[in-house]
This record gives sequence, structure tokens and C-alpha cells, in this order.
Amino acid sequence: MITVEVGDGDVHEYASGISAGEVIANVHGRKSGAVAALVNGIERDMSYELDSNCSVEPITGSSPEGLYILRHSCAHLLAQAVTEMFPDAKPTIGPPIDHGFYYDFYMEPISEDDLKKIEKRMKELVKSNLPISREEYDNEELRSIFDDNKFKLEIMDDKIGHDVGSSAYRQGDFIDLCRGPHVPSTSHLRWFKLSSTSQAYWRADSKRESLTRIYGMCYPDKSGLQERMRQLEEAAKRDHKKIGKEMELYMTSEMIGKGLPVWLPNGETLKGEIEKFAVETEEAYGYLRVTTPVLGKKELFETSGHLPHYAEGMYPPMEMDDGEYYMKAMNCPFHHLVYGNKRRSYRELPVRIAEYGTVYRNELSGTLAGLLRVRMLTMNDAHIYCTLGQVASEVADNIRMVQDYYSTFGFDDYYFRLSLWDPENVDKYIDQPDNWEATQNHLRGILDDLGVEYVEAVGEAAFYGPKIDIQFRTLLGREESMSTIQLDFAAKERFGLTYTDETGQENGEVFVIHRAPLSTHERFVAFLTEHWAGNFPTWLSPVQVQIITISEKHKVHAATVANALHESGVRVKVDDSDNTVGKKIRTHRKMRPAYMLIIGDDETENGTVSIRSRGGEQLKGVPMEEFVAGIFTEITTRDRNLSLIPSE
RNA sequence: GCCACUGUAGCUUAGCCUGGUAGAGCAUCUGAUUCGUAAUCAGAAGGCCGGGAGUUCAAAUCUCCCCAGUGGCUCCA
Repeated sequence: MITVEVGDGDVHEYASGISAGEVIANVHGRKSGAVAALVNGIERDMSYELDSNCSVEPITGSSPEGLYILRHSCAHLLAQAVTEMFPDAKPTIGPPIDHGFYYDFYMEPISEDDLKKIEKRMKELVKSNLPISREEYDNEELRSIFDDNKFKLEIMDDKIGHDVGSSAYRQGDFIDLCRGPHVPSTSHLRWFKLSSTSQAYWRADSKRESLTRIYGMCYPDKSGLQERMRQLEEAAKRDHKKIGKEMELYMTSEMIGKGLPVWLPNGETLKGEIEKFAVETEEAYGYLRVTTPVLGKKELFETSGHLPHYAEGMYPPMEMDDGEYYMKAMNCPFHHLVYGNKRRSYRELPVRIAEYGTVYRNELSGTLAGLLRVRMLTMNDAHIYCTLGQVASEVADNIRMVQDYYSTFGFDDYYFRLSLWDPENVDKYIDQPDNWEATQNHLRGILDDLGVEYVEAVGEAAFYGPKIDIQFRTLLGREESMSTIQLDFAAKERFGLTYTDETGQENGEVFVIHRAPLSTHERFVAFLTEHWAGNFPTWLSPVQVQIITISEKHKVHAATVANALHESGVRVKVDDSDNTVGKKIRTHRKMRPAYMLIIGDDETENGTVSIRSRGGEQLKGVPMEEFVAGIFTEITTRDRNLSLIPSE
């Protein structure tokens, strides 16, 4: 007999050799929802045999660990179906991921139809409730089982010397190299759906084999899966590419080329509001504004270090009569020259030079995506020239600036990342290890002092210095950098940046902070659009008020209201066409005006307006002057809520 | 850049598998209608089917190349 602790201090006695699953069934019932067991704190299969005193807890599918197991098992189920239907397909790896799992196969690409068929076969395998069993082998046996799959052999090669068990899991005729644990049988895997297929390289190496990746989602219950599908539907509706087209924010043209968006009037309006806000903010923080050329000579970019370290990110040079010119990929070299244009005193520092600089980067064509990744980008860029002692307060100001911006724009889901260099990969960086360590520690100390939570990421630094990035997730879960604050220790030497210090000496210890709190206009507008689903706060809305008349009789009052709004600087449009009110509302909804005003007999007689919100709420009989004053305040205070009508 | 998928009127799309020179809804235009909060009625116009080449008596449909979009990989704001 062995004694088994089953949680809450309860101890039961069982015959040695009983399985973890039987103990759980005995204690928690057959319908405990357990997918695996925690035996002495280690994840085990339900079939794991207990032969000495131990503790056993159920791992349910709704716990993070259980969900991971469920999704992992679902990946195996996928591999079983695929290898049945495509006998030549070689399974490689199939891990669980957020919301589900994927599995990479060495096989011909498959179609959408195939995906449906595979999913159907998976459902059949679930119905037949195949037991999933663990089998232990030594290395040689395992190699012979998978000797027709070079990918699995390669995985095993890598495992030699590492302490990972030599086990495989079998379900029906399918066997996969795996550490486990797994759910006890295929019937545990009911709530999944295959979502997409794509290609990925073996070991993420573009020189290796291209694999067919199949993505799926998997949940412990029906509601989880339904909720996820609802989320995806919702996400598709918020897609900035779709809304950007609907609201006429931007366009692209095959004739212009990829990654080169054109801002249409509505997008330009939105962008202009963001710029206006940034100019105001930066003036308050003491920034000086400049404009610098889009092109510069090769020597400039050699001096800056772009050509040795960033050449592949730049457009190829243009041969001119006086040398080679490059399009700028960053504004910094130009700003460094502005700083160096005259002698600087310690009294001037920090010098903060700002520009809406449009830069061109030769991004790999395959990475381009809507406005999120483009080749022409305009940054809310600035460079701060200061002493090391001033870095902390400048960084702190910028973090505060970022937080204030995000709060105004309504963003709340982001995190800070300290991006460090990679000492293993020095080619990518300016090779001054001591400076790297010093500046990284400096930034780390600043973040710690500010009490800002952050993660550290090796290999994410700029080539000239470490940075603090603020990270977001896109609708599809891809992570992107939004804002950035970078500390540059190399520019001072490269550009000979100096100032006259208190003793009258020329001092070369000028540190440069590169910062772009509002990201690029392109990416920022993309996020903003997806965040608000196009329903921007009033101050950002391309059309702030859409006036709709009920009949011809109301044209005059509509024009009066429009004039009053226009004079207050409100962006207003009037629809006095002979369509029905319902039709006009429906038509204008796609432009997502902050407010619609309905003008009919009552309004004309009383000098009022009837307000309709985006959600359909109505407020009738509002005096025109009251509405004009209200929306004026809402716009000038950059209120992120639409306050002129109560929402449900 | 690599791999896969997709590309039909301004927008959403049928037709493509099984070749026989394009069909719809919305938007547009014209006329009627003057209407109280998510589609008034009728009519008209609009497409060399992303571009090029090939196979064929015949190509939106089959093949190849290119361009662009999407999803990944790598990269990055």
C-alpha cells in the first residue's frame, strides 16, 4: 500500500501501482475535467503508475498548464490526421501556442479544402476515442522508429547529452516523439478548429527546408472556442486596412510601388491632428523644430555608421555628378549636424531637436503589411543632446510623455521593453562593449528608479545603443514596437559633438537620446484605427459632425448649424439630398462621424438640433449654441469620450 | 528576401475544378418621391476578368513569367 496526498492535506491509501488517473477519479469523480496529473509537483499522464508515497493533484483543461497539454495533444491529433491522409508528410514539431497550436510538416502545401478535410478527419478520430499512450524507448529504438524522418532524427541528435526523456506517444497507428504529458484519449479534444495554413522554415532558418505549417485553435469547452471565434470576427472588423479603405484614410497603388501608402484627405486630417498635438506637447517640453533633406551624401551615412551597420535597410545609392546620395533611413545624422552647426554651451543643454522626418527604408518586401510596416515612414522624431547626468531626467520626461500620449489616445495595453545588444553577435552593433554595458546599466537604473515595469530583450538594441521600447500587440497577436527611447553613446565621437563646459573646456561627453513617442504616423494610425475600430474620439474624427436633413424644407437651418460649427473650427458635412433619413444615416455610418445631427421641423422651428450617437442613442431638442459650445470643448480638450449624448 | 495562398465594375462578390468572348447587390448617373433616426421606387451607365507571354479553332477559366495584396519565416518603427 502507498499513501497519496490528494490536496488540502487529505491522505488516501491505495495499492501500489494504481494510476494517477484512478486516484483523481476516486477523489474528484470521473468528470473532474482533469487532462493530466501533477504528481509530486511534476506533470504526468493520467496513466502514470504510482509505486511509492506521493502527492497527486488533477490538472484540468481550464488551468494554464492543462490548456497547454490539451493544445499539445491537439497538435498530435492534427499530425495523426495529416499523416493518415498524406502518407509522405513528415511531421517535424508541433507546439501549443496562445489560443491553440500549430504543427509543421515537410510536405507539399495544402489548400483550404484540404484543411477542411483534415479537420473532418480529426473529428472522426476524436469520436473513435483512441487511447493516447506513453511508450519509453532507449535512444537506438527511438531512432529506428523515426528513421524515415530526418527532422525527428535531428531533434534527437540535439537532445543527446540533455536530460530529456526518451519517450514517444502513440494513438492508433500514429506515433510521435514527445516528452508529454498528453490527455488520456482523443475524446478529450472536442473543441478545436483549424484556422490557417502557412509556410515556415525548419528551425526558422531560411536556408533550410520550407515546411507547411497548419494552425489550429483549441479550448477546453465549447464556449471558449466560440468566444475565440467571436474575437477573431471582431478583430477582422477592426482591421485598419479594411477601415482605412472604408473611411478613405489612405490608398496604395501598384503604379507607385509596395510599402508606399498615399494619405488621402481623411487620413491627412487625422495625421494632422496627431502632429498638432505633438507640436504643442513638444513646445511645452522645450523642443526646437527643424526640417532636413530626404537625401544625403554617402559620407554622411558613413560617418553616422548607417552604411557599415544598416546598409541593407537603406535604398541603394543614387549616382550624382558629385558623388553618391542615399535616401535617409533615419533623421539622426542630420540632427547631429544641426547640433554641430554652432558652438554649444553647457547652459544650452539639453538641446532637443525635433522633426516630422519622412524616412525611407528598404524593408524586405515580404514583411510589408498595410500601414503597420511600410517603406515610407514619417516619424514624430527628435534627438536630445545632453550630458550623462541629464539623461535620467530626459528619459523620465519621455516616459511621462509617452504615458500621457497613450492616455489621451486611449491606449492601455502595452508594456516596456529594455532592448539590449547581443554580445554574441557584435557585427550588428558598434563594437564598444564597455559603452554598451555602461549605457545599458544606466537605462536599467533609470527604469528601476522610476518604478516602471519592463522586460529585457537581448539583441533588440539599435546598432548605436540600447533602447527602451514600448511594445504593442496587433489584432492578430503579432508584437510590434510602438514608441522608442534610445540612448546613443557613439554619435558624439562619430560627429565630434561637443559643448563648452563650466570650466570653459571643450567637452566631448555629449549623449544623444533618440526618441519617437508616437511611433511613425503610419503605424500609429494603424493602431489607433484598430483600437477605436475607426470610431475615433471627436478631436481625431475626419468628419466630426454629419448633418442630415429630413426634407428640402430644412436645408436652410441645416446650413445655419453647419456654418456655426464651421466657424468654431468643427469639421462638418451636410447631407441635404432627397434620400430618406434612414438611408442617409446608413450611408454616413461608414465614415464614422463623431455625431450625426438630424434637422427636421422641430429643430428648424426651435433653433435646435437632434443628436444621434454612433451607438444609435438620440438626444432631441438641444439648442444649437449648446451643441456648438459642447463639441468645441470636447475637441479642444481632446476628450476621448463622446460626452454630448448619454450612452447606454 | 524566402515559402504558400489570393487578385473579376468604385466596394462586396458569382462564374474558374469540367475552356465556347462576364452575372448580381451596394455605390454612381437620370427620373419619380419630400420622407423623423441602420437600405423609397423605376431606369441607365459601368468590366479588354492585376499585367505579359504560351497552349488551343476558342482562355476570366489551363501553363509560365512579372506586379500587387494576405498569412507565415527572417527582419524591424
